[in-house]
Amino acid sequence: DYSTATELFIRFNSTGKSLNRNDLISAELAIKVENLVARKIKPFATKYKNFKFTIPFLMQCLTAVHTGKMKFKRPEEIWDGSDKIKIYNSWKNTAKGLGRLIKFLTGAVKWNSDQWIPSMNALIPLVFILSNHNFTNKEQKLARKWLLLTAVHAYFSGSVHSTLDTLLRKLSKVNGSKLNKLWNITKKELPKLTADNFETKRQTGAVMSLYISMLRNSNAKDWDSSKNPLDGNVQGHNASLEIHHIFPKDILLKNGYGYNQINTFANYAIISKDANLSISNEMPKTYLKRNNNKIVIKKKDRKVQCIPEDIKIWQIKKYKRFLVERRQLLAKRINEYLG
DNA sequence: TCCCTGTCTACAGAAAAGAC
DNA sequence: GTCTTTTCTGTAGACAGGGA
Repeated sequence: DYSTATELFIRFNSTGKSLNRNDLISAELAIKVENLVARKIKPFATKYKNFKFTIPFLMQCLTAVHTGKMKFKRPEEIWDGSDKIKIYNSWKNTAKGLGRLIKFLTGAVKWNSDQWIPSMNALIPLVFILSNHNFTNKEQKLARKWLLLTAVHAYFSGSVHSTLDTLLRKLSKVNGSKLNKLWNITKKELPKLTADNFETKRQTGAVMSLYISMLRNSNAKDWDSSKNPLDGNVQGHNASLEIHHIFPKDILLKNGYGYNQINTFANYAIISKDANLSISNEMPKTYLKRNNNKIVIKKKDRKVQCIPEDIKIWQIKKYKRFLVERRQLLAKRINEYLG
């Protein structure tokens, strides 16, 4: 009866973790199609070694593919009027879309693990498109641009469900290229990057993920004599990649600069631990031009990491000027990369 | 011995997710 | 669309591994 049901509800919700929307969708699905969640969806969460998915994320992808929408009055509405076979087919297409997504992320975007994904929500429209169409070469570049710009501009924050719902409903109506449609309806809010976008101090997140993608796509090489690629796949003694401060922290501190100026994206470069240790607290004015057994930084290597070529600003007195010029270079290079 | 990086922790603030 | 809650990230300072 109602009183028992209510009491159960209150006890569950007060003593344990309260159920959210995705738990309810999942529960509804488990009742509607037995074994799909347990035998297909849960194992898929750990199918790819470097890309772990959560069940709520997979449920949202399935919801998007199955209905072309994201907002519902009642969770059970998602599966209303669908038989088991139809839902199974939707999952099959979702899994196909996710597989293509991994290929896109590791191939075109050059993210070798999920650590670089700034927002999982941005992946949902891509899975929706990929569930019944694979990207052409040209589309891969547009999808990459869209994904990286949505991250930097924080397109998916706030009311994500409403945003996704609006996008999915519009995409569902399109017969031709859904990706072109996605770009056209969002491009106003995804302008080209400016130097201001690189004022961040964060070492992880949207801007770093974008920088990593650009570096790897440009075949960036390490700054030590090994000249290994900076793709994150080199293993071994001191091979791990580190965030190098182009102007050393120690010297900047001694010269009166605060942490806000020291830890800023324009002072970061990505190199191996080995190269970083070799440089230690040396000033860019000497090590950037060095070419000996240990450190070999050719003009090409500096260019990839957007280091301004004007030697005059590689000294402590010109640090602020260096930051301004590198931010401009970063914006220019990355806009070129995105196309 | 110096200084680079990382780790750890509590805390504050930023960003993302959720609620209305 | 706006406000609130949750989660994530950077900070400081001590310590460790490692190159010079």
